[in-house]
Order: sequence, then C-alpha cells, then structure tokens
Amino acid sequence: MLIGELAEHTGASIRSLRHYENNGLLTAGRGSNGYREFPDSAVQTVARIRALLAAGLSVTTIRQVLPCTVDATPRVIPCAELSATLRGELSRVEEQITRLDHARQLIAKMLAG
DNA sequence: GTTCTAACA
DNA sequence: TGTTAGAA
Repeated sequence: MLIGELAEHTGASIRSLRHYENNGLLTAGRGSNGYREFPDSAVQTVARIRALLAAGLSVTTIRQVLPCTVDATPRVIPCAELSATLRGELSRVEEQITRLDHARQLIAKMLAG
C-alpha cells in the first residue's frame, strides 16, 4: 500500500512513516513512479513501533528491540542483549523520575512557603 | 490528486 | 515532527 494509506490505517503521519523507513524501522519497495510501496504487514509493524516509542525508546533502540516483539504489547522474545538494553532504558527512566521528584518537592515548598 | 526530497520565519 | 517549496 502507498504511504498515504498506511498513514490512514495506522494514525501515524506520513512524515513519521518516512522517518521510520529512513531509519530502517520499516521496509518499503519502490513503484515505477518512485512511490514507496509498503506490505500490508507494515500496519502491524507501525503499531509495534508506536508502542515502543510510547516507552520513550529512541529510534536506534527500537531498531534493536523491534525484531524481538511479538505484537504491540510489552511482550518480547528474549533476544541476545535485549535484556541489558531494556535494563539500561529502565534506569534512564528511573533517573528522570528522580529528577522530576526533586523538581516537584522544590515547587511544592515554594508554594508552601 | 498523491508522493518525493530537502530544508527551516 | 510539522510544514513548505518545487518537481514528477
């Protein structure tokens, strides 16, 4: 299907889909007119990509994790080094939570005080 | 009308 | 990521 159709079926913008393809997250052929041609399976792939994006993963990390997914759920197949990568992402998110908690306390004190 | 690439008041 | 320009 063409990029416009894939965009409609997934809710992702055409801009985003081109970005995913440029970064190897999606595979697309080219028609004689130069238009990208996506397989129907791309709809499912985009759903998985968006799920990983929602977890705050970078395109680079997603490129590694995507092939280990089974669907758009948090369920993944134990691929090599996947566990280490995810642990890294987890600690990154926990650090952000720590920073935000400090900011929260400071702001709360300002209001209290 | 739809997509492509490249670039940013 | 959006948007836009110019071309196919």
